[in-house]
Amino acid sequence: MTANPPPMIDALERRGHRLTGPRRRVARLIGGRSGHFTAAELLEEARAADAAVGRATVFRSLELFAELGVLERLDLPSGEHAYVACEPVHHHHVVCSRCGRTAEVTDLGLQTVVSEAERRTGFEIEKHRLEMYGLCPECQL
Amino acid sequence: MTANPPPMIDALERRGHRLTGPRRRVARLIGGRSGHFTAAELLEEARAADAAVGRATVFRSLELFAELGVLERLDLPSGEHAYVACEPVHHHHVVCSRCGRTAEVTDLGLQTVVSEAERRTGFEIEKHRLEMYGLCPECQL
DNA sequence: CTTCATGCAAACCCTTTGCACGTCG
DNA sequence: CGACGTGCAAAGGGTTTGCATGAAG
Repeated sequence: MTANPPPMIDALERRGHRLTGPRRRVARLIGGRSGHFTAAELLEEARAADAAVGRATVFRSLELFAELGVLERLDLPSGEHAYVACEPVHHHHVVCSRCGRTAEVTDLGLQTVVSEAERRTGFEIEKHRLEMYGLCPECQL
Repeated sequence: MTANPPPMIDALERRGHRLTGPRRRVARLIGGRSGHFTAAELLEEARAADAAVGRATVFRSLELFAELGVLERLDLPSGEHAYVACEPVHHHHVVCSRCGRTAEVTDLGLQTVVSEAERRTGFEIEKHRLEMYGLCPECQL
């Protein structure tokens, strides 16, 4: 296959953003995660890993990555905000309510559902967001 | 038809919560709304309507109503938290991105979509949440 | 009367901002 | 070198809490 530049780093380059040390560190930390995480967790982890990054920079990087489509902000049922790394295409998340692991799914046939909602309500639907919560394969054991 | 006790008040009684003045006022204010609203808006409106309720009580009431299933907390795409009054059954919301009006829809055939997601990811999905955003009939004009 | 709810203010997040300094390209 | 990014600390907004008072059942 082709060489594999880390997706976040790659996204920064492609869109003309500077490849700075702090951004690399944030990207690396995110890459090391399997599930969702909060800004606070990331900050804490950075501190612990001797990869300290200023609070403001963490928030700014998360925002930037989200804009670039390589990170998504989730709203957990608890009301907390969390982030997950993801592919920059339309998709939905399945989130494990026990361990936080996530999976992405696309093309589930949701278009039918959305059209049906339009028909019934008269709204012209522009965007939607589907989040599913449950137990991942491991946590079912 | 049958007499129509305001749904929030009714929900309080049925579950053994006290029917207090402040709760009635919050319920009345919510009832007077057509779309979603934030806690801050409600507080402001209460103040303006001489139906003042303490900040803490507003938050506590919103939380309680949400628990009772007659109110739902939404996460707008902007990241803001908002609430909408709703029926205590499983459903989804369609939110107007211009005026904030909302509509509820049920049984859109989402079960198929969820099953498909389970099949593909191996997760055991327990809950899901679908929110749709677009223009309501009036705002399309 | 007893238990539950209220109100206030302070405490607590979490997130954003202003600004001087550092650094990528 | 010049624009862009960083870090700090302070500001800001939203939400929660402790506690004494007040009302509901």
